[in-house]
Amino acid sequence: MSFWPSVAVATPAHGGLAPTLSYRSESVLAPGSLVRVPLGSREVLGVVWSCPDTPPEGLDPGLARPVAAVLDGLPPLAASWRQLVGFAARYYQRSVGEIALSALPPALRDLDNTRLQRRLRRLASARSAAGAAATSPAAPELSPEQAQALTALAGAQRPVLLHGATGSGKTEVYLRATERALASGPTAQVLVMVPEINLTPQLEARFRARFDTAFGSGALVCMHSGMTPAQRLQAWLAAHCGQARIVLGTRMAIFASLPGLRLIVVDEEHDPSYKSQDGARYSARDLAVYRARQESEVPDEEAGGGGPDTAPARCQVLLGSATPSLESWHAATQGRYQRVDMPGRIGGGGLPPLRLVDMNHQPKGALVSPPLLAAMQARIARGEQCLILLNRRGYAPVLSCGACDWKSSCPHCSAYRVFHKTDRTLRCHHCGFTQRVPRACPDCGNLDIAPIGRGTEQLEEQLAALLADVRRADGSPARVARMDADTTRARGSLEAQLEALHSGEVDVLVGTQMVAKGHDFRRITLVASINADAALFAADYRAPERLFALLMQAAGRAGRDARHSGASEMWVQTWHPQHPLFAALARHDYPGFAAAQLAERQAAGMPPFGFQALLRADARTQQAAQAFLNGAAAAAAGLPGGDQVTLYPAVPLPVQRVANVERAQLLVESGSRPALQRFLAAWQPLLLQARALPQARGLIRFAVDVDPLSV
DNA sequence: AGCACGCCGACT
DNA sequence: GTCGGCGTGCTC
Repeated sequence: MSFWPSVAVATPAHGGLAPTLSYRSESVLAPGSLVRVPLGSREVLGVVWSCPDTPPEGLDPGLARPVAAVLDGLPPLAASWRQLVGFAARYYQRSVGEIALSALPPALRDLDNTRLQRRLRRLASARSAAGAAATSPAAPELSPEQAQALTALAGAQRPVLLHGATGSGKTEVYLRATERALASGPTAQVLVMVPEINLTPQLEARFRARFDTAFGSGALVCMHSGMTPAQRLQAWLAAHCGQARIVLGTRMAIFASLPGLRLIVVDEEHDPSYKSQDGARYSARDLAVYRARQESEVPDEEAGGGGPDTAPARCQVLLGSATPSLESWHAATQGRYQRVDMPGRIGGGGLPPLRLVDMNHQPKGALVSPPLLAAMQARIARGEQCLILLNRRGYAPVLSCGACDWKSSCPHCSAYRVFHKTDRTLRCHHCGFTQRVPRACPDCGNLDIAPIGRGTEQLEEQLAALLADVRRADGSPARVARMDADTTRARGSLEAQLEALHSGEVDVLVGTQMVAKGHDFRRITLVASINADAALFAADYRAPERLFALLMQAAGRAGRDARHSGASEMWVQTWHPQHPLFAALARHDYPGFAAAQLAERQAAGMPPFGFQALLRADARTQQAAQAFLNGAAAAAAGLPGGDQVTLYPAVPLPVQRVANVERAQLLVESGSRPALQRFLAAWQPLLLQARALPQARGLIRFAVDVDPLSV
């Protein structure tokens, strides 16, 4: 008897290929089994999606090639995992194979069966060794707010949105929620997600301190792109086989195989990093909500069927943030999510007051205004630290000739190359093209070429000069350091810089937004944002939301140490001090800010009141990109859902050309998510036809971005 | 996406 | 005379 397994393999979304490919097998294969199958001239890894005993319709049975091998010893991927992958594929307009295979560790592809068996045996023996059930180290006493949050979570049937001020002790809530979820059964698992790799080490340390004694160090694994292939394989196997009880990772971890999943924590849930910007453009936060609901719906065989309707969800999801995304906030106001507030800070300190500097009344050309400088000097003299934010790397965003109109344009992109003084280079932040700074203007030979605008390097330099005469409490000169993507690129340098800060070697830290995120700077009592105004009037309608989140988060860096918190300050230099965003910020009033933003969004039919998708095209010429998009738009007439969908004209991206590739996009909007989904599904095959148009010759690739973060 | 096949310029 | 450029097309 023959079977005809349909197998998901890593074929692209827009290849025009069937969603899964049918093969032949002499024995039945459980759905979720991992197999190796021939594909063209190579052999690839695949996931069995179904295994009918009749050949599929529309395929000549003689064409189906036999399955080459089954990876035995591995339990099949669970139905709930396949359902998650299937949903993500449908929702984000990709193939199941692409999602499924990108969720598996690449090392699994080229692992022969003997090595796999050896790894599985090692894993099994580690499990039995960790069975000793020691007591956990004493946890700190909960604040009333934390206790209340945990009580709410304990009975929650819906996603819980934990709106907690920076320093309110959200991490302790995550730890207790994890502890409780793990206690619910010997196979229970917890997924904890953070937006950035940088933030995993400190959270990992907190979780290890709490759980390693009781569960063994193998019970916690990390998943992020910074790990070696072997580490990723090991972590994936440990999670898949149930050995790992806690998985801590970045957005990719949302697709981890977790057969005992009982809790998903999404820390800093508003962070844009949860939205993937390449390949399948999924939102790990949104998928976390889907996954938790879906895990709760799967009938629980062990428990003998579903419990009463009032029982808490079997798998819960906890979204935490001091400044939730407007999507999540809106869901909470509608009652789809349950909101829990933790406004107070542990230790009772308040959030630092806001000092707005009206730059209209400051000396012209001053990067750091006199009152801010004076405040910094006073802090340094008292032995306290300052954090100064400027969201622009390098010395100056552009170099310009004083005699002709030469500017440091990138030859490959429609953007300027940034002047980096440290290594005397012009660097394109889009394509990476780097050259040494020319001694004279390349066009006219004039020696007077000057930087325009300011970046972190220049701020660091100027502050060092401005603070040269300032003495610290011990009489030594003040020290300024810089922390951005350039100074933390080398392995271990982030840790070294954080250590220098903690030990008090540094008085003033200059940095981009990366320093505002998550790091625990105990001795910083003054945080300042030098130039935040760009975001106030940006074309991107989400810019105010991001600015508010950044400034709130930055303010939270100040005075986490209760000894200093009373005297901490947040400074913002602006040309528009009357802007309502700052009024809300001064009150630390996220709810007020969110309400105002949501009212604007509702009036304009923007998310979360309307739903969007982008069709994006990369091509050799802008004309080809737009011809493809316009062809796709023309083909969309009369599609299902189309009467509820608006297509906008194709436009070039704000940075039109990157690495000699022209980019354009087309916005699709609808008041109905299901209508948008129906439309996109029906549109997909027509996109392949638009690609074949003669005017679209030169098209390199295209992609659909559902729920885009910037339009 | 890979990886083939296929048709035109600078080398042993 | 070949090696190799990447344009086009196929993969159960």
